[in-house]
Amino acid sequence: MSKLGRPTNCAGVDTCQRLLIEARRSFATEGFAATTNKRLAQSVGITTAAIYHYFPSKIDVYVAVFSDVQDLVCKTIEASIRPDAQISENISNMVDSLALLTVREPAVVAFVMSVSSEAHRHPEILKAVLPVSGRIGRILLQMCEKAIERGEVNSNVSAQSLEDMLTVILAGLGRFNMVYRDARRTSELIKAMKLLLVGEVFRVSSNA
Amino acid sequence: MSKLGRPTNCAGVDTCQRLLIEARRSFATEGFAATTNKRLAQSVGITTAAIYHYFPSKIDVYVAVFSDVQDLVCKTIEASIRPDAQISENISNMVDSLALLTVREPAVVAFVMSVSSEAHRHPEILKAVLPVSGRIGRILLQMCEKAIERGEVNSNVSAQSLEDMLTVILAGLGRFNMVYRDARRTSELIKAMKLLLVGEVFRVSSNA
Amino acid sequence: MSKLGRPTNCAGVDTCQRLLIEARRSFATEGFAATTNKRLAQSVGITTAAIYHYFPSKIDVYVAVFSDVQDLVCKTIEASIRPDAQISENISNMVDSLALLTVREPAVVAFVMSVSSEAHRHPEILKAVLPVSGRIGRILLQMCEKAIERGEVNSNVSAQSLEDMLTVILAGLGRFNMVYRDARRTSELIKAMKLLLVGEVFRVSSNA
Amino acid sequence: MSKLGRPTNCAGVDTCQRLLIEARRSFATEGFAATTNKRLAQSVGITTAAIYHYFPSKIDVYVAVFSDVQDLVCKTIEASIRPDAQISENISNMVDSLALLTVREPAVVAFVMSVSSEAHRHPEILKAVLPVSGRIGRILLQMCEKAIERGEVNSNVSAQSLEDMLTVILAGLGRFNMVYRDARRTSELIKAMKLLLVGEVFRVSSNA
DNA sequence: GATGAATGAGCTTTCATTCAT
DNA sequence: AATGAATGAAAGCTCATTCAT
Repeated sequence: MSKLGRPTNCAGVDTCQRLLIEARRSFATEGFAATTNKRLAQSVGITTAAIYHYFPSKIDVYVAVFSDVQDLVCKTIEASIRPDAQISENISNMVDSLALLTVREPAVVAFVMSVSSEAHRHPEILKAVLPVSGRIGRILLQMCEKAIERGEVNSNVSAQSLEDMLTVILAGLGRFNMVYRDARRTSELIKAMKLLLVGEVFRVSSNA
Repeated sequence: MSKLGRPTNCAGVDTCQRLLIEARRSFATEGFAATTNKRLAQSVGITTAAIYHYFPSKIDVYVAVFSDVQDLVCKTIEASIRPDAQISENISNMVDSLALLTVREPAVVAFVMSVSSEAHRHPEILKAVLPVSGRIGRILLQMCEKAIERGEVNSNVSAQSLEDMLTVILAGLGRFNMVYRDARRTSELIKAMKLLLVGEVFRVSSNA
Repeated sequence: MSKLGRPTNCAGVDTCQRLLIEARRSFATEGFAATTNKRLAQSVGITTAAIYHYFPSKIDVYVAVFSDVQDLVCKTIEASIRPDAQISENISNMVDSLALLTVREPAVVAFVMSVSSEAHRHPEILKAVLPVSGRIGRILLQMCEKAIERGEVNSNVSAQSLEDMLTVILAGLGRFNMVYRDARRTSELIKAMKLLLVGEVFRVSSNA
Repeated sequence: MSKLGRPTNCAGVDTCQRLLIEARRSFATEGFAATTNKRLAQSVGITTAAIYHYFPSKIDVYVAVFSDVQDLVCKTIEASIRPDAQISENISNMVDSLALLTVREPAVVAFVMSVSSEAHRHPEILKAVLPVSGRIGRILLQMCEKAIERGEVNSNVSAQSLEDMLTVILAGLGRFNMVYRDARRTSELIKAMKLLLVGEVFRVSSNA
């Protein structure tokens, strides 16, 4: 339906930027369907018709936001890991970075969390988002493969499973942060999760 | 003036049940907003007006579904844990039970996963659902407290954090199951998650 | 569409009566359109379907109420006037009687006041009510004609105009009672109206 | 996907005015409830959605009409009375002006007459209309008070009662004009009413 | 005598979108 | 670059009415 991403030559750059920021926030918190052009326009201080000056349709606004957000998250993740570091250390840093991002840019994380269900609900989103999605997964998978090569991981666990495990934990944490917005509780939780990763949470009784 | 009114053939009793089942499925997969009375009615084989014979509003249909689903999930969880068993064993069983439930009744799990965001999006849902929610959390918390009393848990981890950790893992798994509907991948993932719980995934090198 | 008036052989006489009373009240205060079968039935303690046991349609309920009410008002008016009394005395008594009726049976007067506009709004009501309406007018006209015969009235005023004048005053008073439900204010007003009838309100200055 | 949106030919500016005129007429003759957005829009030559471009809800259309109409009636009344004239003369002129208005703008008078019952039927109308209502009453009351100061009125009649009396007569006349749309009959009636005001209708026999 | 289940029509309102200016 | 006026479609909901039981 469109050239992906932000329109290249938008003169009112400022307006366009504000539109994207507001759309990100609204798509993330209200959802795609509940985000109406009217409210979006009002928040930015323009009319609904003006939106169509920048994007050919509501879907295209969504896709543009998606590109921005994916970029940001990928960069955050990439900046938090070192190829030559141990995976447990990398995971620990990733969790911290993403937790920080959740605090600084709640809309970004919330948006990412919502993409999969929105894509399922609105086929046009799926179609538009599919070709550019999966970047985050690829980063994680690469990291897992390296760790396995280096023998840092139980050999019964495949790279795929390991990546899935990370996905589960990161997604679970993301969801948690959005549902309970409680900094102290979150930081305690993260401490516990790190203990879990190094196997120091449960003391299995010897007679088990 | 003459063809209106009740049709000659109308099944009768279980319409309400079919309505609830169909609503559960649709609320879970399409979301509250995208579930229209019309499609709902068509799926059940009635008209939109007939819905209002059973429920005073769309929100009330949602709340009724919520009650049913919460009941089912709570019973499933409760049936999978034994008060006197070790927590690691209980968690393991819970994960299996919920994975099974996801396969047998995908709509139930999907619905539960979606409640929090729907509640955030639609204040009326929040208002209606709040007073009866939190049952699952209480069950988990109780289990965690018992485990701590028995000394099965690292003393640096509070009951609250432990419960949050379980929430994160279960929610993450639930989400995973919904996004990637792949039985083999899921079963491998669950195996890996169980290894994680007993601290046997990562081999932290001693020189770290 | 129907045999006018109350159905002759309604077994649940009690229910039917309560239905008519409640309908009178609701038609009068809420209006025909805003009076729904559902609320009507609820007020009487039956289901909407049961209404159709007594009356073939909503319009027929209205017509039945109309018959009852017209009867009551006509009897009240007739009881308040004496053929051989002076018209000014008769008017005075009529005003008092109707004021009393307004207090005792507000719904009756309110209903009468609303008939004309309802008839205009709903052609079916007009059609059903027209043939039996006009009774009140005929009573007033007769009274006016007698007064003129007896020379009690300024000869520049026709019987028709006199009747219209009475209609205006009675309707205006009825409306007033319904809008401002204030007994003291009403009784003062009626006193003033009686003074008006005998020409003792305004003192026209002689130099006019 | 392509024929939607604004049509090529659309008149533009005065749509709102035409909407208000048509709404006034329909609210007055059909009533608020019976005036549907659809018919209203059709009369004006637009779609129902376009109404919401000008007013946020049906109630707001009503309130806008009310403002307009109240203005017009107040101006008409004020233009027909002179502060220094005798009250009987002012009343006479008022009656004539309003009768003329009824002929020229039947919808205006009909609307005014209906406001009180509509307000009673629809609480939202009451809430919206209350703060700006009562202007007409204040004008009448002021006139009555002045007349009493000047000694033009029987001292047994309070200003309030006098105002109520005028209200009754004017409302009764307004109603009459709407029910029987008959110019000749109305003009005769008005003549008779004027005689009534100067006490020249009934000849009370001295031996009574 | 009365109910429960159901209907078709219609209501107010919202939405994404269009297009002349 | 942006607006105001307008649209077709569709949503949630209500209503008078029907009919088997």
